[in-house]
Amino acid sequence: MSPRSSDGPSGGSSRGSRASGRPTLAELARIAGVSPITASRALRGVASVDPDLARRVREAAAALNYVANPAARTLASAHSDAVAVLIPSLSNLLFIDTLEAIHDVLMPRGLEVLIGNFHYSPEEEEKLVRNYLAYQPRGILLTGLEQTPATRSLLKASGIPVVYMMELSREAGLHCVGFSQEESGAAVARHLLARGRRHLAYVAAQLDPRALERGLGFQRVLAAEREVRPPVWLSVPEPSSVALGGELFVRLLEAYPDIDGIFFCNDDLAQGAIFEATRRQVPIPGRVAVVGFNDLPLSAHMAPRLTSIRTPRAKVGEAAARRLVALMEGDCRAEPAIDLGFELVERESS
Amino acid sequence: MSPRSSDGPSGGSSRGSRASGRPTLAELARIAGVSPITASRALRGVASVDPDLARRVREAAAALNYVANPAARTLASAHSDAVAVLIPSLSNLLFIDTLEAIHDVLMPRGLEVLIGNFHYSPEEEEKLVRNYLAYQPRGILLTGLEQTPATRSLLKASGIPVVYMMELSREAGLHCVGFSQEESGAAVARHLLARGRRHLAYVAAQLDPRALERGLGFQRVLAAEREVRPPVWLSVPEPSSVALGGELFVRLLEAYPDIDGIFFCNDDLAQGAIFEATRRQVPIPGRVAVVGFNDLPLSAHMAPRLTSIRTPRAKVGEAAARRLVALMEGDCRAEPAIDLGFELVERESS
DNA sequence: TGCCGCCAAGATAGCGTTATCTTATGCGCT
DNA sequence: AGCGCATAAGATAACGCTATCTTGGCGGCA
Repeated sequence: MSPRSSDGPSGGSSRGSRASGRPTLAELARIAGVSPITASRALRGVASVDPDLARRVREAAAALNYVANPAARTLASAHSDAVAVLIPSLSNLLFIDTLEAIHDVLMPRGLEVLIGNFHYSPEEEEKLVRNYLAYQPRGILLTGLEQTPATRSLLKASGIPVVYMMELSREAGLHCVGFSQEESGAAVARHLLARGRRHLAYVAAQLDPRALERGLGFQRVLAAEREVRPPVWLSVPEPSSVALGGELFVRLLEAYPDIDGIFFCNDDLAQGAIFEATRRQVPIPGRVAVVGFNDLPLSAHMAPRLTSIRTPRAKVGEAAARRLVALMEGDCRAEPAIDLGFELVERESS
Repeated sequence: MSPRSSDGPSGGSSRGSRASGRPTLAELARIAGVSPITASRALRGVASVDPDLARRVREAAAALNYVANPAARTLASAHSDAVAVLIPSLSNLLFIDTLEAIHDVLMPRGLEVLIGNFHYSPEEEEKLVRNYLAYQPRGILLTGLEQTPATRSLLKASGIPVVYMMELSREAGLHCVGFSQEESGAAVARHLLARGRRHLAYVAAQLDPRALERGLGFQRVLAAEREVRPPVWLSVPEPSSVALGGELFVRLLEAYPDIDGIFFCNDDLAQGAIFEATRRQVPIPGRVAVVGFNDLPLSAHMAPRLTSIRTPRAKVGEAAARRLVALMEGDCRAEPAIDLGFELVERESS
């Protein structure tokens, strides 16, 4: 017998008197009149349990408001019901839309969503991956393809399904859901050229890998045109904001008075530029055309309405989560890369 | 001995061959040359461990990239390192700011943040609380004061610290961080009266408890004025959006042509109204004054700039998280209610 | 010099589940 | 009618950590 603890009147074990007060599987099983393992099987719906017993277990569970202890479950089964999602920023509306879609897919399936913010730093991402791996998640969703080698090998070693969001990889077997950032930049360039613009600029704040890709796509198309000079490239390290967009707009036009078309790396900057232009009575698109990226809700309502690239950010979250679920269930026949495309929404600002 | 498993060459136990590949505390302890329990104590910094042993343990942990298994830790200690945060909506920018501030306080302390979205439904909130309680969190952050009785008693029975955000309760001992929604509505009313407006309206979408409070505060102040009639109250069930704000603005002015001041329950609606007014050449504030709520980043940049109530949403998150940490550490001498106030930012739209 | 108390380190036994093995039960087949 | 096999339920032993109890060693005091 245990060296301590004669079974007291309360039947308590030696260990802190079950402070939680929640029923255990053993109690549930006793009430349902079955063994704990049968109760466990019944609740999980695994293996074949007599339908009558299963019903009794479910009824007892409902009566007791029984909820399994996830820690015990994870420890015993060597995997949790969590999915880790790493995003580079919480303050960027863009990722919130994605996050919400992910939630909507995963939570109804009883999966917990662990959110990590790596602030655009691959090193921080690595640290987060290391930590989340300790939770033995069922799957991981990552944003972008800029992982450190250590992150990649950690993930590979873990054997846990991973889906990459927002970019498309040419690497074989990498499950990714997104669209071509490079192509979207190219599309903007073609649009501005078609509108007769010849002196173009790319403006970005806190250049992340995807914004860079877009800028490169923009550049590529312009480089192919004989009578068009390469775009002015203005990029600052501060975080993006509406106010900053206005500032950069002014700074750019002062430095390069002949600019007649600007591609901002996101809508926040572009909106700020339009507000500032309105204030200074710079005609848009008369004097200069403005194009944003993301198509935030407000962009369609401004004056002038903002031309932008509509990104499928909610769809990315949904498709990535669905793919992850499929992988978790061992169902991975589908094409690894899912290209959700983008749409250039032409409005008054260009 | 165990009925199965002669200790094989790999030293493996019978159970699935340690698929995770991560080192256990026992391995770490062996390498550091101490007992597992000493390693555990050294890493947690509890009890007194010889500094030399502690150093050896830490070095071994670093060398192995050891990360403790949270499930085992939770199971053994009867509490996790998680904090549950329940918010009514993920798509509302407002709560994102709060959430980010919470993250910034809790994650550096090694606390995991579990996010639950209860979609403004107390029943769903109850379900989430029940589920999250199973995780044995160290603390819980709730939004608003509209819990079901069952939720309240679950929380009380759990003994886990709870902090309520966004509203102030007069209930004794309830830790809450926020500001007076009712007062903020009253402040808007006083502002519009001071500007000479006499025919006022309150416009809301998807009226949540806090928006209702604001409307009531608005009403209260107007009711106290002899020569002012009660405000027109326009409230629709659809979710709030910029486009809806424009629609409601038009609908309101058509039905009540003498309205000269509108308090929108949030900035999204107010922004939509201003855009629509600009489009229809309705002078603002000449024809009608517009006031929003939340002071979203864009409101300061529009034309006309939007008068709004600046809410301390990030500060609420930060203060609530800090208070929760204090409670978790048994330090609860402070005043339970923290009023962070609000600020009426007067701009061109009123 | 001997006894006691105190403190650091270790031994032990779970925490509440589930994986695995074992046992009982029944059924088809020869 | 007997045998083996499939199936369902239970017994057992972990999962990896920490709470608790136990032990050993040391210093202080009489």
